[in-house]
Amino acid sequence: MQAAFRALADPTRRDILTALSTGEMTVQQLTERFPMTRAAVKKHLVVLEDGGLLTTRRQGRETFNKLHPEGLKPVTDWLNYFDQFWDTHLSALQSTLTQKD
Amino acid sequence: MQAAFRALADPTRRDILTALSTGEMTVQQLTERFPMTRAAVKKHLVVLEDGGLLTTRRQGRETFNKLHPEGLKPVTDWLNYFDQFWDTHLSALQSTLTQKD
DNA sequence: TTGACATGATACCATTTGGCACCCTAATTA
DNA sequence: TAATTAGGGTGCCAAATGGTATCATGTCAA
Repeated sequence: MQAAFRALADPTRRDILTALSTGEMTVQQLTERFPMTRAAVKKHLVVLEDGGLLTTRRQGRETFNKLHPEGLKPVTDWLNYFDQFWDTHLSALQSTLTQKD
Repeated sequence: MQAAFRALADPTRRDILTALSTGEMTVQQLTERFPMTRAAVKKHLVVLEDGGLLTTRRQGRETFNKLHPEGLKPVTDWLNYFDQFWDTHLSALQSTLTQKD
């Protein structure tokens, strides 16, 4: 879980995940979309893979990087624990609004 | 949003949020629960506050730190975008399981 | 008023992080 | 076969990060 949270902490890595949501891409294709070198993009990809957020598939000399949304589950699970406090607050807000009617 | 993601990237800070889910606590009370100095805890609290994940209230010489779950919304919103890919996968899995019946 | 307590702020240190330059290997293709 | 193309890997660097130690300030209690 720590690896996933860490991977999501960088804005470039979140953008990479968004880009991959449209389909798998090679390192080269991703590099064309970001203002940095291929080596830098590659490093981000390694971090994302460590976090279980993407999988790679080698085909010839190309490596396709594919979104692995299941890797987000530990993150959402952790966050969902706090929904109860958010929901309570929402309920209180709704009560307030209702009382105004 | 970046500040919130960054705040969540550190395990100690996530533990602090969990601790605060039981109620607001002073810096001193939090320090007693973590193996580090008060200054270190304080730094984490500043990062969490920057991320909008907690609010502070000064009362006399004590500062109460309170969970601010609404600050998690930008994070969950961003993650929810990926639910469609996760859900698609789940649907496919469910179809597979159903076919087995 | 004085001493103890809770906190804030800062300086300093070791490690991690994001990025680039560079070199090497493998695969494609003229 | 030779040249080009896609990647992987490493070393280096500046900046950010997590921690500690230390000093200063405000508050409570005797």
